[in-house]
Amino acid sequence: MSAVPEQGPLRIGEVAQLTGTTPRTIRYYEEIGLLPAASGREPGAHRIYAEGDVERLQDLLRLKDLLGLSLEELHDLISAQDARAALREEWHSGVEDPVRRRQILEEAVTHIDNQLRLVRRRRDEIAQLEGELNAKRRRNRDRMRELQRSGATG
Amino acid sequence: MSAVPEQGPLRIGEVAQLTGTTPRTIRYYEEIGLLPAASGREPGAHRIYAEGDVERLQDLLRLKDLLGLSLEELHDLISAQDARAALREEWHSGVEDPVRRRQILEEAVTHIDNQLRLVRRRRDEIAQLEGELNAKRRRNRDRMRELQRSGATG
DNA sequence: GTTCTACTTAACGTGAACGTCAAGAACCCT
DNA sequence: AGGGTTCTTGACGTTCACGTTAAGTAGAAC
Repeated sequence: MSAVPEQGPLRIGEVAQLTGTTPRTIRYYEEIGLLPAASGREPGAHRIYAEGDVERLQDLLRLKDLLGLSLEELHDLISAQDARAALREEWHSGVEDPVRRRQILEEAVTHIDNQLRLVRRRRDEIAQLEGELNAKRRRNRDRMRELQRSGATG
Repeated sequence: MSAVPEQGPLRIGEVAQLTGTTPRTIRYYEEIGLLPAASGREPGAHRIYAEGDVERLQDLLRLKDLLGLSLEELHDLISAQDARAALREEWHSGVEDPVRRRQILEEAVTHIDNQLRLVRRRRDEIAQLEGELNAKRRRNRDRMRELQRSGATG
């Protein structure tokens, strides 16, 4: 089904490589509550991750980078990271109540919409900047052509 | 001609307000060579700025923010800030040699193209992210509709 | 010419986001 | 079961991008 090789359980170093970060960063994110702290882990035991964790971390890093968010802002944005994880859990464990399922989906959509708002704003800001740079470029090229023209006569 | 009120010579505090930064930041940028250090200034004398300086600073801040550049990267990007200032100077002081003028313009265009490359890349990354978020959103909405449908029969 | 405010330099301080040891324990392999 | 690699926690260090404070000066306003 999936094109990426499912590697099953991963350790922190592999996750770091896959996401282009470092173990320290991952631990730090967990420390500040940006990443969940697998609840059943014995103290001193290795952290273990699944493919899904990698994707979520990649999403986080991308949001942080592309939106220029601080870790705190990022935390606010994806807030209820734990709550959301719980929701996903609840969803996948197959709650039967369709009303509840609908609630979960609505939460998720709201959440996505929050991100979309920020992304669209950024998109517009970038577009604005691009437009101005293109204008500058055109002005200069016009001047160059002007030079060419007046120079050709002399 | 211009819609903005030409205020003539500005002091650091005003420039800071106009650009939404602080005097400290402006001095810091000057310190690290990101902003030019008006050469004829007596030690201890106030820094003075023109409207053009404000715009250039705004451009810098925008590039930094929207592209997520460090001050060093920003420095590299607009490198030869001094050189460029000199070019502008030379241009406005009315050098006659059209070949020289053309050189100056070509430099400027190259420079703008460098910025455009980065901006476009960013634009694409943002677009990619936006696309994925929209896809996620659609998936969830589909699931909600699915719920609706199956729920309406029970 | 004083007065008041915004500026000057210099220096030290700060928060964010990790980096970098060190000592030891967990895991994988054979 | 032993050995090598990778991890664990804890603590301290570092870099970036300024903030803050202090002591004094410049410049605008009266």
